[in-house]
Amino acid sequence: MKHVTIKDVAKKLNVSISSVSRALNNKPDIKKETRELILKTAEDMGYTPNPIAKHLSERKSYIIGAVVPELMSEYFSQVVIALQDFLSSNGYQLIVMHSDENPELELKNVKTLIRNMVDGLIIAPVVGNMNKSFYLEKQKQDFPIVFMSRVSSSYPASKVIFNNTKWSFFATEHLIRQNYKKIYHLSGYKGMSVTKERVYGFEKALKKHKIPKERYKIIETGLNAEEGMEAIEDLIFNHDLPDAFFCVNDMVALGAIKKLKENGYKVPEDVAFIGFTETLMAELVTPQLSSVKQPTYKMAETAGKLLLEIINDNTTEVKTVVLNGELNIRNSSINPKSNIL
Amino acid sequence: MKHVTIKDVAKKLNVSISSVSRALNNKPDIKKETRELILKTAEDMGYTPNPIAKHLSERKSYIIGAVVPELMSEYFSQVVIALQDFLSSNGYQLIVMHSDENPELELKNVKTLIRNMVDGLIIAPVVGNMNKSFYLEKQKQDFPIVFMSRVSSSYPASKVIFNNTKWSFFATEHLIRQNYKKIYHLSGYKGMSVTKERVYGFEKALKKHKIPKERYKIIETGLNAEEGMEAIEDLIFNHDLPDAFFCVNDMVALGAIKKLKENGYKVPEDVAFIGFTETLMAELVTPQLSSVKQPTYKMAETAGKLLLEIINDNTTEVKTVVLNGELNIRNSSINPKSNIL
DNA sequence: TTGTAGGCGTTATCAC
DNA sequence: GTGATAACGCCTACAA
Repeated sequence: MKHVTIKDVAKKLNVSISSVSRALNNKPDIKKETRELILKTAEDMGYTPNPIAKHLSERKSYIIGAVVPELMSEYFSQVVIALQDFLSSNGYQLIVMHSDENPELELKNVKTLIRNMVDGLIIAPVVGNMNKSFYLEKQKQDFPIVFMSRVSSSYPASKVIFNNTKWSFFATEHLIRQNYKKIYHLSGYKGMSVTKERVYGFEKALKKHKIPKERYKIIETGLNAEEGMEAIEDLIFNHDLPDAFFCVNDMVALGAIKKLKENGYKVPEDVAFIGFTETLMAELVTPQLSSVKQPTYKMAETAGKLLLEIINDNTTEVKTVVLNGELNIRNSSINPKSNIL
Repeated sequence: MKHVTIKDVAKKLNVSISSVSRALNNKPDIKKETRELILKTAEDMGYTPNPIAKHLSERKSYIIGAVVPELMSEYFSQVVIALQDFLSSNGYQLIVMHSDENPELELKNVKTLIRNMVDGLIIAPVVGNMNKSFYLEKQKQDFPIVFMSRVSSSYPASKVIFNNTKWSFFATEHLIRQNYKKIYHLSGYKGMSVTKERVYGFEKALKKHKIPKERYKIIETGLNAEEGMEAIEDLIFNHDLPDAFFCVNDMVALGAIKKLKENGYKVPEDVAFIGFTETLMAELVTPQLSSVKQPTYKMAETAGKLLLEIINDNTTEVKTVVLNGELNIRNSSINPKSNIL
């Protein structure tokens, strides 16, 4: 029942505590035989180190704090779970808090985490990254922070982000190549860096293929299915439906598709769709939803690695990792009228 | 930068460390004025307690371990996130591991967690609860364990479970009342307690309404969409389709629906569906999927509460909490041919 | 009511 | 090579 400590091992062998500690930590200044004897008896006695004591002694909590905007979506919940996984297999623990897209709550959470002596922070900031100045201050004080996902490539801090522009370009170009003539983009919140980047990729593809202004539109939405539905309602009301949509995420796409179906439209015959940040749902709906898959595990693992590097190697070097995804074409964006095979 | 400690506060006020400790912990044996003075200066100096030192001194890690069978599904990822949330707002942390439905891995994880000195465990065991004897042993040693979700109501330990029988009964009865004549159940793995309970509720409803054996069937499946699809393939091949399915979960239902649609069947006109353990998807697919909603936050919160009670009050009383859900009827199980309004 | 001293389990800095 | 000993920050008898 009671945990055996190095003291117990020391007593049993009539050696000092320090020798046991040395043996256990593979320190050089100890005789081979004593080390092996100590290791063996420690093993036999069922000794396991007490992490808390270690942490106190090392003045490290081995706890990482993470703040994400929300935890309802498949994306962030998977990222967080992956982060847990990565950190715990590296001897760290994770405390997650979510800011509910609210900058004040985000700041409060970050402060709580710092108060709880986390060794570092991983942050996916809310729309607009409102707490920038606080973070810059902390970074200046050499507090380890890594940003994730919701931050632009120019942001002056270590970060891991997704190449939104590139993949939004590909997604849009795919629609163009499918011969869709009028393409609308349901964009998410204007203030979000990811929105800006995806809009940029969208426009870049249109420009490349010389699509005139009358043939595309960017419509600001939220990030949930309801907001996809609302956008469609408006467009139907205004008799302004395109023949293809590129959506900021799968939820918005699915909401939009649902509303169109309810109104008697067919997907992709009447209106085609491509989503983003692929969810499990993409393959289960009819028609299957084309989407851009983002690597959740990779995102978490990279952010974790960057942070642990900062913590352990005491680097101040700012590193930016840009992740790639994959474009998964499914039936929702295949033009039956197109000649392309 | 450097954290201020009780020592610093004590030095500043020329009082002893113990007085500061007493004041901070609202102990009785201290003069009001000194307490207030101490509290005020501590506040002013920006003192925050070092949890690690506290934990070491109290011989408690304030860490809870959780082992769940998987983390890919919406259900368990939400439960785990809710657990995190509940525990951290009660001063505890959570380490989650998943067993991938593998009993050996489950045991290994549990042992790892115990070695890391968690104060207690929350376990959703794999199919068949293969590590029962190990857990019973631990419980006998007064190690705090609470079970969750994957365990039968007779299991001799504190637990929080869902009333599968009851809600499977309701789901089935709903199909019967919709005048569906032939009803099949895609059941999940036979060995799972939840499967058994849901099968029991299914049969109970059939019995109550005197449905003869020829008009129902129980088909063992897995828990994923693929397995729902496979089941349907077999049934189509054997020309053995019922007019309604009750499925062990939404994923199986969605897979099955997809396969049926691909083969030209209409839902619910040709075949009706009701799922279980409702997911976000239920409202987004066409037709919307009827399902039984299970409370994820409540499940986590209750399990957390039970465990903290055991840890803090040193109760040995075995408590079982049975949670209820709600039956959400949507279009996938509304019989257009039925006369019921 | 307050202070002293020892302990929680480790690590690390000294001597020897 | 090895063993005392202090320190990490906090709690708690016990003594004053």
